[in-house]
Amino acid sequence: MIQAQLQTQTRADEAFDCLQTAIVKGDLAPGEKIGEVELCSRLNLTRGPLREALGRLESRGLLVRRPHAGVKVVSVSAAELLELYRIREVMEGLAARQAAERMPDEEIRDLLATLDSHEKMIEEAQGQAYYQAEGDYDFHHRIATGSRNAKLAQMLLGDLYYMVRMYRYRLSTSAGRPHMALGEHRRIVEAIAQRDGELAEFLMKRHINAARKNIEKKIQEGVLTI
Amino acid sequence: MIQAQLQTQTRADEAFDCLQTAIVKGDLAPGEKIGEVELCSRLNLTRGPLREALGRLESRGLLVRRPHAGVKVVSVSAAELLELYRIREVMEGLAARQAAERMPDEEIRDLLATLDSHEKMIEEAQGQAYYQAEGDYDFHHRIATGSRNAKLAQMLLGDLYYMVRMYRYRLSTSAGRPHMALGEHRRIVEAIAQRDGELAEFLMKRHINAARKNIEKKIQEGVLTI
DNA sequence: CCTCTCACGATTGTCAACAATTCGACCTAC
DNA sequence: GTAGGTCGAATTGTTGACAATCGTGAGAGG
Repeated sequence: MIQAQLQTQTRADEAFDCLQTAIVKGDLAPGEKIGEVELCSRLNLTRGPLREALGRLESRGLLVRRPHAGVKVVSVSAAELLELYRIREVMEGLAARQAAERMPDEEIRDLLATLDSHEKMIEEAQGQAYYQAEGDYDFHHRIATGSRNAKLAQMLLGDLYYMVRMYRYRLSTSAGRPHMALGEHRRIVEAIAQRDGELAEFLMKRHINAARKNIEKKIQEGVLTI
Repeated sequence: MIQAQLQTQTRADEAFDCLQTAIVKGDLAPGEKIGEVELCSRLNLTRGPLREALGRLESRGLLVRRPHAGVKVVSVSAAELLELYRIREVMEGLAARQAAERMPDEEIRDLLATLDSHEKMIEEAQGQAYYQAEGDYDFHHRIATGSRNAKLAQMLLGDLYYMVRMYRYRLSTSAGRPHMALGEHRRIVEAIAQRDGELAEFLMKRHINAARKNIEKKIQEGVLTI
């Protein structure tokens, strides 16, 4: 069944996913110029589908492309990372509010259970940053889809998160605010469970704002240089 | 000079722009299935660049594509249009706030002058909806770029506005709130000129919220059926 | 010694043909 | 008469070769 799903996926889609994760994980360094033929041999396909994938990646802002000059991975400054968090603040605030209005009870229960398991994992793994980052990603992912706003979810999941994760991987998952973030997550979900959209939006905005300030502080301290 | 600009533009870009405007203007009806070979003959190019353009359009959400089944123009419901306005509310609110912090004085003066000329145009043309829509588009465009937030501007100008304009054209430019919107625009710019980001954000959010409610009302009245 | 020009190489953009898959129509069976 | 299956054609996905363009290096001139 899952094979059929993969089978219907075209090779351009495959290349798109592969390159996207490669960029996010940092396997392709930002600013790195990549040749098409080299990628073709590495991904086992020809330049037709590859160019289609490159076009889609460019459209999403992960690549920059100059005609006849080649494509290179987008290189973003620290200032731009902070700008991304400003956008996240308002968009995820909206997502939280709409999730409070529309998220089914079952999904909320699931989300709470996931928070519990994440909490256990983190306590057992003693601040294993990986689980924290993964849990954080999962949480925001669910809120976005829970908003039942298709375009909003698409913009968050398809555009912003990939760029944010790109930095996350590079900065070794920022690794700040160990389980403080989890408490904030829990309160946001509680507000959603109580169908208090205004509160959920406020808490989410504050949550992301805190994360942004944390990054800002680290940059000023010189810990993070991008 | 502009020729050189066009010359460096590749044929895929050309096709992309052409199709985008065609979709926005409604020349390609939503839900319409389009064949690749027909488009090729109409745009005078081969399927290689065309497919690249189609991929980019799909990535932006203007087309939906099922493998081996062809592409069709996205068809959106009235509910989804309202969701777009919810997103615009928070994102353009942020844009207004950041514009108040960063927009150069010269740009603000220019914007004010543009508002004046638009006001004259509208009074002379007695509610020619075209100028109103054009002026509205211009206004929001300038605020987005004025925010000096590259990603925010990209998302607004590259994603949301095209979808909104798609509806605008179809609904004969909604044609509501004749120069009431212009007054709201002026007050927003005044807040930006006074560098009052909080007020600018509030006014912008209210402005878009009013537009959304106006559309919502018309839909309920049955004037607009999408 | 520096700078400008020109040509070469490499890479990208484009094209036309081949293979794979889906949609529709027709036919058969119940 | 309807439901199911099968076959064919049209459309999409993919491939490899051709043409256009840019970056780089060498060479000549100042």
